[in-house]
Amino acid sequence: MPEGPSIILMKESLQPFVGKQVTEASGNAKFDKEVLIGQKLLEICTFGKQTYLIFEKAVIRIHLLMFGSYSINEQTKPDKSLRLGLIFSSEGIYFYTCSVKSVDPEFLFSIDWEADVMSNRWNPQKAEEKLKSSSDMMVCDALMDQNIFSGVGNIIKNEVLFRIGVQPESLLGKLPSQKRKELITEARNYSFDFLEWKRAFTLKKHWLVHTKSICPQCGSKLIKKQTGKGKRRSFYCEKDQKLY
DNA sequence: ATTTCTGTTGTTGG
DNA sequence: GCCAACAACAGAAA
Repeated sequence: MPEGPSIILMKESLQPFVGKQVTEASGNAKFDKEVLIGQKLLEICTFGKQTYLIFEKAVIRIHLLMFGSYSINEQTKPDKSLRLGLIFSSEGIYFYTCSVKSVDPEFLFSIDWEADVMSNRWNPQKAEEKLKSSSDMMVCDALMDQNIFSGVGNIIKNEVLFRIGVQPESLLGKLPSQKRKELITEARNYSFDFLEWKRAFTLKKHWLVHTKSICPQCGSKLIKKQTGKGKRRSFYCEKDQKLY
């Protein structure tokens, strides 16, 4: 489920619950769920891969991590291992295998919303400053850095780097400023393409390098390698992606 | 055909 | 600051 664009889709499907009151709360999440009962869901905010359910007197943070999932109005059986279930009169939402925490509402004010590539508050200039200040960082790590490109995950990373023709292990400091700009622009552009493809259930079809073995541009074999500090797998073409 | 193994759209805590 | 741990399930290997 979990890169930023997928979280936007989750938010969209949860939107009908905004304005409704919790009547029942269940699940093995380790916080006091009872306090939610009777509270109205005021708003849903997303920041990168995180989702904040804003209630009248509480804020719940949800992170799907790698394998998290959710469902809505589940007719079916006893929970497989429900982390959090919220019933609003007759309808409900259910979260599984994810991180769920109750956070201090004040915490929302400490978030750098301009770092979220999916947000209309996204600030490319700010991203540029952050990139400039860490010149010995590899581009693959930079894209995965949630303080710079909140919402970007491994798939987006690989596809963006192919789009702009940059080898994942390139150092930020060696990147020409034009390329640095493309990196920023495409991180956001690709994320929105991802969103629309995912919405249309055609995301995988559009992958050019991620999990692929042949370069769609020159036909040569793609390199698959764990790169950067994050040691996350990268797929790239040695001919079409330049190492700076 | 069926079972087992491998790897991962991510973060945290030690 | 780095690595191990954790999670569930699809696709690959056996």
